[in-house]
Amino acid sequence: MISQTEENYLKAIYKITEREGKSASTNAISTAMNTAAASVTDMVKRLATKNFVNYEKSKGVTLTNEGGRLATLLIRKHRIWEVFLCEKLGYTWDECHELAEELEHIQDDDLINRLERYLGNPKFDPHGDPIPDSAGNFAVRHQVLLSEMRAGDGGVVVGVQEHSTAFLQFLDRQMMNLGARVEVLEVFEFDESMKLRLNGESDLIVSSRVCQNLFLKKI
Amino acid sequence: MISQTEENYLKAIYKITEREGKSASTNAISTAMNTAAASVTDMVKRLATKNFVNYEKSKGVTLTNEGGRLATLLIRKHRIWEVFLCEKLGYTWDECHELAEELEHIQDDDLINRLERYLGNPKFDPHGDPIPDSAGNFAVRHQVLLSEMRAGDGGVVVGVQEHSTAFLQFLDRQMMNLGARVEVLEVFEFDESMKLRLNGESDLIVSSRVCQNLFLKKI
DNA sequence: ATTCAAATTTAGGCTAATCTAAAAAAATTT
DNA sequence: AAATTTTTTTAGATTAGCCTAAATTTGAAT
Repeated sequence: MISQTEENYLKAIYKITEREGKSASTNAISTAMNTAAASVTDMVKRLATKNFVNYEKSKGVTLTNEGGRLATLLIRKHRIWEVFLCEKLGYTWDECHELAEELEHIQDDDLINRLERYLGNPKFDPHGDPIPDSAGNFAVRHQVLLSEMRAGDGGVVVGVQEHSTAFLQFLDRQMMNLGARVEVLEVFEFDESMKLRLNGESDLIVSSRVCQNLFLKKI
Repeated sequence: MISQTEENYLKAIYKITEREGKSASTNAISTAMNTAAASVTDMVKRLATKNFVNYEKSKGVTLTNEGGRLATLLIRKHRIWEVFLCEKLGYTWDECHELAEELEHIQDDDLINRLERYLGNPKFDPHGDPIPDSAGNFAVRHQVLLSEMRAGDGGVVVGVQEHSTAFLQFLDRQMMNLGARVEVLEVFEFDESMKLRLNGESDLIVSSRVCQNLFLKKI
């Protein structure tokens, strides 16, 4: 049996090792989990005896196969619950995250598979992040930066790279919300700004700063 | 903040006091929770300092208004989740109980209200038990036990008194689900068994044990 | 290479929730 | 009313998960 706390550590370690491309340090984990470094050392030892992580004193931590499997399952649960909360219960993308953090710990082998089927086997969560299948395989991410697109390409807004309030408010004002349909009409080479058509209705020009921080799902 | 364990104690105390019509004894709680009596004494003291229960040494426990409110909210959550699991995910009425025991502890006031609305504001769970509204009021169910009916009477199955898996599975097998139409053809005095007609189709004989645990709405 | 700072671990303690064994209180039987 | 049984509480431990403070290890800078 694995506790909710242990699960959260595995998830944190997974994210850190993915992001950094190397083993997770005690400090990095303690920052991510918002706990004292000493507590992390304790927990990491416990996880090692359970064979969820590889641990050598002062050498950082990596997930074992089993630890990785569990972390991926958690991500799977999290993202499927997010789809449910957004699509069926009308939560917004920022609201659903916190709730999914709780729901992902529900222990039942079949529940998440049934929920997935009920939702029509979605491949991506409301932020455009891929949902791993029950074997732990991630779908290919159909997410590109707007700046990587060419004139004539089209896509749907699925997320942002920069999370600043200013940027999000700007997007709101331009009606470039999640789900907005974008067509690239023209790319201006001299400053890398773009002319876009939004939802087949209105045209606007956005700066390269915008293009480099907006994720689209190509269509 | 209230822990999952504390919530489970409150629910157990609620059920015991409802059933017995008096304060819950340490022993009764320890049986219901499957924990040592000494652990119950500890927990009950803790719940008393939080003003969730009224407790006097060796005098049993009752819920305070706040404790009762929390227990009722848990029952509300439990039953709404059961409706979701049965209706949307296809769990049977004996399977959904255990999972709902976990889901009822998800902490978010709005979630359960949204889920309720999503499910079309059901008034009863899959076992026919009433779902309290957000103010804690239970719907009244116009029901009689099958054993109280006479030959010639008819009714619709609306609930069970006994919630054991064995009984629920038995009912499933006999096709006596919620909503099944029942006509009493004959009452056998010698062992209080009954001959019934189900949905105007098939006849069967059920024991007094069944008759004393099945709720019908008379028609 | 030595020193200093940062990261990590150890040591010792705390709380929630559990246990067993023993003591005390309450209820029941004789 | 006294004795016995049952129930409840106390006492003392245990485990998970956390903390702070101190010691140690690692690594970077001089």
